[in-house]
Amino acid sequence: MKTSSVELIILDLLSQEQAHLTAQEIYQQLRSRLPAVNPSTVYRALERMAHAGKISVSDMGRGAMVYEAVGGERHHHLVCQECGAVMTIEDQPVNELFRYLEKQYHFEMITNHLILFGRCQNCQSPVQVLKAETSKE
Amino acid sequence: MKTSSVELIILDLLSQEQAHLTAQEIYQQLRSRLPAVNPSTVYRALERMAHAGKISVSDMGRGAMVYEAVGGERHHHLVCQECGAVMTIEDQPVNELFRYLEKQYHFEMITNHLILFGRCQNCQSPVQVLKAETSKE
DNA sequence: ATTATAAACGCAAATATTTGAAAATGCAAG
DNA sequence: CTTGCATTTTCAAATATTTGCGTTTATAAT
Ligand SMILES: [Zn+2]
Ligand SMILES: [Zn+2]
Ligand SMILES: [Zn+2]
Ligand SMILES: [Zn+2]
Repeated sequence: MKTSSVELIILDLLSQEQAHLTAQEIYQQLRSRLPAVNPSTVYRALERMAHAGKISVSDMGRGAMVYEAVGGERHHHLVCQECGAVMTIEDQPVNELFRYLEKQYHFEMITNHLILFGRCQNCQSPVQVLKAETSKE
Repeated sequence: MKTSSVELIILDLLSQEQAHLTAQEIYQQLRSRLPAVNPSTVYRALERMAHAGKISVSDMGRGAMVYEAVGGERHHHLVCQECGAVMTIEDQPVNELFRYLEKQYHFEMITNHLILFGRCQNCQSPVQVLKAETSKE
C-alpha cells in the first residue's frame, strides 16, 4: 500500500476531537495546508479510506455525509431533527442488537457508527414530555 | 396544504412494491408522465415529503439517498457491502432497542427505516463462515 | 365569480460531486 | 541507480444537486 499524503492530512484533520466533517469541510481545511489540491483527489481519497475501514461515513442530517476517523471508543448518536442537537450514546445496547442480527441472519456487521433521528426532550411538545414523565413512575 | 400533482405521482411511483428509488430514478420516471417537469421541483418535493413524514430517506449504499413510501409494514434492511444484496428484517428487535433508547435518553425516535451494512454469508471468507458455524453448536 | 394569500413550479445560475483519461509519484525488483 | 508497475493526483468535462427569484396555481374568503 502506498501512503498518500492527502490521506495522512485527512486523518489528521479527523483526529481533532469529535470531528464529524463533510467532504466540503475537509476539502476547505485541506486547502490551507495543500493549497493546490484538487477536489476530486479529496473525494477519491475519502472513498478509498471509507472502503478500507479507516473512516466511517454517516448521514447526520447536515445535508451531506460526514466522515469520522475510526479508532476511538465505538459510539453512536441520537440526532434531533428539530434543533440539530447531537447526543452520543455508548455502544453496548446497539452492540447487543448487532450481535443478535448477526446470528439470526448469518450477517457480518460492518456498520460501526449508527445515527438515529428523532426529537430531543427540549423539542418534544409539553404534553408528550408530561406523558413520558408520568409513565416512568 | 396544497395537493401537489408532482407529490401524488411520486407517491404513486413509490407505491410500486419494494420501491427504494433515488432522486434521479424518480426524476426520470416522472418525466415519462410529466415530460416538462423541472429537476428542482422534484428535489424540493422530495424534501417536503420527507419532512412531512410521507416518505423515508435512506442511504442504502447506492451512491445516493433512496426514498421509500412510509405506510406499509415497518421494516429495516441489512445491505451487503460486497455484492449489494439487500435483506429485509422485521421490526421487532430493532424496535426493542429504540424503545430502550427512548426511555434512557428522553428521546422520541423518528427513524423508521434502519439500514445496516455488512457482509452477507456468501461474501464472508470461508474461514469466517466456518467459525460462525462451529460456534453455533 | 373575484381576489388575496400561501404553496408549488420553472428557470437560470451557482455549487457540489463524479467520471475518464493522462501525468506524476512511490515502491520495489533487477 | 534504473526500470516497471500500481497507486495517486490532476485536469477537464459530465452530472447531480441546490439556491434565488419571478411566475403560476390551488384554496379559501369575499
Ligand atoms: Zn461519532
Ligand atoms: Zn431538539
Ligand atoms: Zn425498505
Ligand atoms: Zn454479499
